[in-house]
Amino acid sequence: MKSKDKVTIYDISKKLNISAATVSRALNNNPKISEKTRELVVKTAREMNYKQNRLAQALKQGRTNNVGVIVPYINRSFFSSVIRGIEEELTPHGYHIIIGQSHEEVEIEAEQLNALLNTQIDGIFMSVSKTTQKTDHIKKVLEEQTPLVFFDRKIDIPSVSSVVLDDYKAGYIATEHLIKEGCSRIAHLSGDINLEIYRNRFEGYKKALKDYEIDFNPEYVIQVNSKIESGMQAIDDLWKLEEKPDAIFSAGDYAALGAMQELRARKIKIPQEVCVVGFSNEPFTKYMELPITSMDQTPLMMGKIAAQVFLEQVKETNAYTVEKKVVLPPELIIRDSSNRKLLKLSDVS
Amino acid sequence: MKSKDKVTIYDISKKLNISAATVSRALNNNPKISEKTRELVVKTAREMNYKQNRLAQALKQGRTNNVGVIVPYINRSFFSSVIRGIEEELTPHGYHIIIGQSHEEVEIEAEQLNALLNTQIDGIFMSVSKTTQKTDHIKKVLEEQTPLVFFDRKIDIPSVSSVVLDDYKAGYIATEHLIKEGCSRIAHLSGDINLEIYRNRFEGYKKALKDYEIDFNPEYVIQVNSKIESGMQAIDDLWKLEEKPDAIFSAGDYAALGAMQELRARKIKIPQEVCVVGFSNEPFTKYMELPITSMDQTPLMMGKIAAQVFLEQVKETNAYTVEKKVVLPPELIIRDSSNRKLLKLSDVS
DNA sequence: TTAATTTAAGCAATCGATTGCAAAAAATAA
DNA sequence: TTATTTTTTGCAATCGATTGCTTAAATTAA
Repeated sequence: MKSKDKVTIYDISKKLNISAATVSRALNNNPKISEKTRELVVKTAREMNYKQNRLAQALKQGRTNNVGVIVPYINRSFFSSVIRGIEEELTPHGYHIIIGQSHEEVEIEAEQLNALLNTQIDGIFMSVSKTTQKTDHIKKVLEEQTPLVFFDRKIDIPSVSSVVLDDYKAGYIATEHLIKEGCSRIAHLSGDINLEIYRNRFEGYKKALKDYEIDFNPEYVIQVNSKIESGMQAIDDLWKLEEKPDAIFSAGDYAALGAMQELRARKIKIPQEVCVVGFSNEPFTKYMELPITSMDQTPLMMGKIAAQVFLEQVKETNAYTVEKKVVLPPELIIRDSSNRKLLKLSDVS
Repeated sequence: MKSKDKVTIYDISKKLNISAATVSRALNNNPKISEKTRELVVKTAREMNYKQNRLAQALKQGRTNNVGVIVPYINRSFFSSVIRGIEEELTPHGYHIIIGQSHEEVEIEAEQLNALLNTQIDGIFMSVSKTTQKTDHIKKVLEEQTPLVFFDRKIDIPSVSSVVLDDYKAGYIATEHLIKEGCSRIAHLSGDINLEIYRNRFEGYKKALKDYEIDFNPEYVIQVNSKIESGMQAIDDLWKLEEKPDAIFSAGDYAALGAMQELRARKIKIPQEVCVVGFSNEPFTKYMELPITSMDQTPLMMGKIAAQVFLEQVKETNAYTVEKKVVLPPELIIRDSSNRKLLKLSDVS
C-alpha cells in the first residue's frame, strides 16, 4: 500500500527537457507559454497519466478547496439534506466537503472543529450542538481567519454569517393555523430552550395566541426531546389537566408522532378532537396513514444558500468580513393531522 | 480573508533559538530529544497557539488521513447511516471523511472519484450507482494503489474488498416469512436488475418459493424504482391478473409503501388479505400506523465494518492486497403489515 | 586530565507545485 | 548587420513539516 509511483511535473519536465516551471505554467494556461509547448506539455501529461497533487498545490497556495461541515448527526434527514445542498452548490466550484458529527456534545464539537482547522480547510459550516453554551472554541475559528457560516442552529457572534429559518414566524404560522382550524386550547411541545430555534418557535406561538386573544397557559407548555417517547409522555401529562388541549403544536416531528400515537391509544380522534402540527417535515410525516402537518425548513435550500454566503465571503478578498444573516421563510405543509376542512369536504373514508 | 499569520515550527524555533528539526522532533515525541527541551517546546507551542499544518505533513509523509466516501445520495437514511458508521470507526484513528454524491450517474461518479484521487485521500469507500456498468474509472483507483472498499452495492473486481448484505438470504428470509404467514401467491417488486443486490434478492425469493414447492410465476414480478408511485403502479398491474397475489415482497421500502397505499385505497385489508414486506427498514416503516415489516441492513454496522476492513488493509504495510469480502446477515423486522399471528392474539382495535 | 562513548541538536534535502525575477531566444526595428 | 523590444523559458525560493546524516555537547570510562 505504499510507493505510489506518482507522476509529477518533474517527470514531465525531464521527459521533455524543459523546466518544471514551464510545465506548471503550461498546465495552468499561463499566457507566457507558447501555444506549441503548452500543447506538447498537455499532451505528454495526458500520456503519462499525470495527476496534479492538490496537496502540494494547496500548501503553496494556502487554500485546500476543502470545507468542513459540522452537524450533530449526519443521518438525520434535515442535516443530511442541508449537506446535500451545500455539496451541490460547492462542487461546481471545485470544493470538497469534509464532514464531522458533534453527537450533540460540545466537547466533541470543539475537537472536530480543531481537527478541521488543522486540515487547513477553507471554511466551516456548522449547526451547533444542544450543549453548546460557551463559544470559546468557535471564536478560535475566527481568530484563524477561517470563514464560518452557521446554519439552522446559530450562536450570535458579531461578524459571523448565518442562514436560519424564521422560527419565530414558523411558530406563529403553525399556531395561527391551529387557531383557524378552530382550536383554542393549544399545547406546545417545546424543544431544548437552550437553543435559539426553540425559543423562537415558542415566542412565535405565544405571539399568535396573543394576537388572537387567547390566554397563554403555561401548563400547556411541555419540554420534550426528539424522541417519540417524550411526545407520548407529554400527552400523558397534558391529559391530567382539568382542561385538556384541543391542539398540539410540537417543535419536533418525533414528539408530534409520539403524541399522535398516544392520542390514538386513548381513542382521541385526530383531527376532529385534537389537531396536531409537527416541525421539520421529516419524510415519515408525509407517509403516515394519517399524514402529519409539519413545518418544512427547506433544508436543501438552506444548504445552498449557506454555500452561496460562503462563496461570497471568500470572493471578497481583502474586504472586511461582511456579516450576512439570511432568514428563510418556513413553509407549513398542511396535512390530515390538522386539516378539519378537508375532512368535511371529502368525508369518504 | 487572507494572510492567516499562522504559527509554524520555524516561529517556535526562532523564539527558542533552536532548529526547526528539534521542534518537530519534540512535538512528535522523538526519543532523541531531551525531556527538558521537549517540555519547553511543547509549552511554547501551546503559548504561541501553534497548530500543525497537516497539509505540509501530508505532503511529506504521503498520507493525508483523509478518506473519501462516494454514495448515490447522502440524504438517504441508509447511506447517511453507513457514513455515520464509517465516521465513528475512523475518527478515533485520526481520519477525516470527505463525501461525494454520484446522483446515480456513472459520469459524476467517475468525476468524484477522480477529484478524490487528486486530493490524495488514503482510501475510498463507495457504493456504486445504478448506472455503473463499466469499471474503467474504478480500476484507475486500483492503479493508483489506493485502497478501495465497496459497501452494499459492489462490483466484482479481483483484489477489492467489500462489505455487503447477504441479499440472497434476505430475499429468502422475507419470502419464507410470508409463506409461513400462510401466503402462497407472493409477488415481488424488484429493483433495478442491473444491480447485484436486487438480482440476489430476487434469486433468494425464487429459491424460497422452490424450497416450499410454490410455483414461480413470472407475472408476479414487477420492476419498480424507489418511488412510492411505482409501488402503486405495481399493484395496479398486479390486480389486473386473474389470480391476485396474497403477499408483496418489495425490494424497497418506498415501493412497499406505495403498494400499501394503493391496497388500502382498494379496501384490501393488510395483513388479513395481503401481507407486505419491504426492504431497508427506513425510519418511516416503523412509525406508520400500520408499521411495515422490513429487512434491516444494519447500515451502522456495515459502515463500521467497512472502516475496519480499510484499517486492516492499510496496516498490512508491504503485504499484497488482501481481498476481504464481508457478508452481513440481514435482519427481518416483523411488524404489523405481515403479522397475522399478532393480529389474532391481540385483536383489540 | 584525556579519550571513548552516549546523547542531544543541527544541517540540509525532500515532498510537488507555484511564481517573481532574470536570462535566453525570437521577433522587430534601425 | 546590429540594436532594441517582445516572447519564452529557466533559476531558485517558497509553502511547512519531516528525517538521514553529521556535528556538538554531555556523560562516562580510562
